[in-house]
Amino acid sequence: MSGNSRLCVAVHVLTWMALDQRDPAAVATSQRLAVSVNTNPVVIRRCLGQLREAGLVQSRRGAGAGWNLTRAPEQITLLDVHLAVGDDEQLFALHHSPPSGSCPIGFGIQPALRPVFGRLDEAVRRELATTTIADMLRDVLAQQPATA
Amino acid sequence: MSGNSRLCVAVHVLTWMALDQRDPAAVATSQRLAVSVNTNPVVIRRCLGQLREAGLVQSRRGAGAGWNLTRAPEQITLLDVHLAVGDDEQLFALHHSPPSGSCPIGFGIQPALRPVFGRLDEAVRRELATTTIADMLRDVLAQQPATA
DNA sequence: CTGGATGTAACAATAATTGCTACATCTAGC
DNA sequence: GCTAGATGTAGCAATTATTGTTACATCCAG
Repeated sequence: MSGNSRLCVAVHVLTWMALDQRDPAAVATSQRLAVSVNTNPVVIRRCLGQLREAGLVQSRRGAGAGWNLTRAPEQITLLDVHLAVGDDEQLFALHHSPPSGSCPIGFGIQPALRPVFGRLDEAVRRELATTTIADMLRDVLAQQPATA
Repeated sequence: MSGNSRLCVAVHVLTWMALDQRDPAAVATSQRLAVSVNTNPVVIRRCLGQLREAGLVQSRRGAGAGWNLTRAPEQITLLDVHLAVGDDEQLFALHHSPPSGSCPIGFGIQPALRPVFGRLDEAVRRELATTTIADMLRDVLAQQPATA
């Protein structure tokens, strides 16, 4: 394992829902999503819970319930997803235990590094904002093998 | 703990060495560096070992030994450091277990996601390349309290 | 030859992520 | 109302990465 796969799973789920909702009779459940993602339904519900808190999806409870996108796929960027799944911690961590304040470098390194790391985070956010779930759905469908 | 702090520690160490080597008589040892970073000398040696493999520093063994930069601080970018410390794995991970190949989304999501994640990595690398150890040293020294 | 440094293996502690079970809760439809 | 079927969520185990630490082999200036 290396980093986390929350963004990957969330994008998978949203793209799946974007395709699924083209059929008005279709119902997106955590069970069906779990089969596509190849994981446990609870993992999907955890993920969808975060997306719901961010306002990207809605859930209905009770029998025959399921999930819906609250916006058009064109209006959901990967930055929205990224922020929703709480990957918003800094990309690179500072020191675990604070460096020596009595050394010039130890004293100034964190304040000097912070804006650099901030620019890195911003670069990632800028890039994430350029892709939407609609883009993802188009690219995913373009991967399909010829049905001949 | 969240991500790793290897880049932070490596930049700290290199910036320290850049300042230290202004005094020709100074010797950079893992012990002295560990005090500034506030960690164990072995952690520093591990870090310096990666920087040496990347050709950024040299080590001398034996008594009175220590470490040297192999280039001017102006010629070491944070991208060099990033690559040296092996943080080069993808920023965001793909699925742990491969998604369902019999679902259109499961089939195409990884190929569609890969170039997106590649662009993210590239955005980070581009940003990292804009800062050098010399920049860091200047900014660190600018943080010092007035010596009045 | 010896002191002092690097080089490195091995291990413990901590934390994050993921997958899983179990169960409470809700509601459409009978 | 009841019930089937779904969400909501607590809690735990397994895996992994990171960091810190001890211990010891190795090297070399003096």
